[in-house]
Amino acid sequence: MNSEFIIAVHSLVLLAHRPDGMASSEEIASNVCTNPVRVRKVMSCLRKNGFVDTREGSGGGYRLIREPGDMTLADVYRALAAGSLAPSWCSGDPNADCLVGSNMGEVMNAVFCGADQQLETYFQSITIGQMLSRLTAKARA
Amino acid sequence: MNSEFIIAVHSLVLLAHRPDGMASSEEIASNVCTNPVRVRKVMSCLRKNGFVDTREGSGGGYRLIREPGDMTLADVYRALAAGSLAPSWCSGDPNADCLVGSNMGEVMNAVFCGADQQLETYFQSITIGQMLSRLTAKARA
DNA sequence: CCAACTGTAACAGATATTATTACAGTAACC
DNA sequence: GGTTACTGTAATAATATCTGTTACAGTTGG
Repeated sequence: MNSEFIIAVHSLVLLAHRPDGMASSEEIASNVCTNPVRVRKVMSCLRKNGFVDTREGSGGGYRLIREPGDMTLADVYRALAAGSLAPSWCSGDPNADCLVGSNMGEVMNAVFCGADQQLETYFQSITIGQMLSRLTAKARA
Repeated sequence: MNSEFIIAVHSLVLLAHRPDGMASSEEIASNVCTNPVRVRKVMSCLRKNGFVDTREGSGGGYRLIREPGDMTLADVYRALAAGSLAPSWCSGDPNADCLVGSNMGEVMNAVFCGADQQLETYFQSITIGQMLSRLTAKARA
């Protein structure tokens, strides 16, 4: 799994937690524990996918433009981590003179596609708003 | 995802395809397209988990000792890739003075645990025998 | 104009993955 | 008993991926 997914989710939850729904890349980076450049790269992708709005220039930053309760982790997953389940490595060789070796790559691929969908279904059941609720629940405990 | 999982599944399917259920690490490696040492490492783990039997010495190799129809990908996943979903990287800092930053690591972890279980459930529905069937189906097509 | 931002690219450093080499141990077979 | 063909495992090297850093152009508010 891509760790950009984690950064994206964390950032969105942080924005949802802010009263005005805004934060700069530096603020986010400090909260996430990474560097601003990485955050900007991820946020840039979130902007292209309609999660946030960007304001460049002084006093700028990112602003959440979707309802926390309407954004699911599946939306985020699709935006920047879909298909990341299968390893880059692939077994077998299509030109092999063996039933198993020659077709395993394709069959394994189908298995991972299914797994990816399964994951997406699971992520669909968790919203950014719920993540925030879980955090506050932890904090109260 | 761990690519050893792929090697393990491929190897088990290959063994299941052999009339006598046997193959050496070199034969398997050549079919999988990797090196024998890597195969031996994976098979060593499969042996410890009761999937195969090992015969050292001349004419030796690995032999399947479970029914292909009874082994699911979930069994293999548990044996050598469980928990591999979450990235090594973890966001936030437990000591942060922020509701979000301080608890995100734990909450995210819970999310990935759930995802892992979801995956396992999916893999439970696919047996090594079915994988072999899919391969023969592809070959006939 | 200046200060505080985002957007990117290019590079460096760290970590993880895969392959290779080496060698001890074991079993069949002559 | 020696030779051959295997497994088991450690150590190392090569490669790829991931993460952090630096640099700088573009944008906007004051």
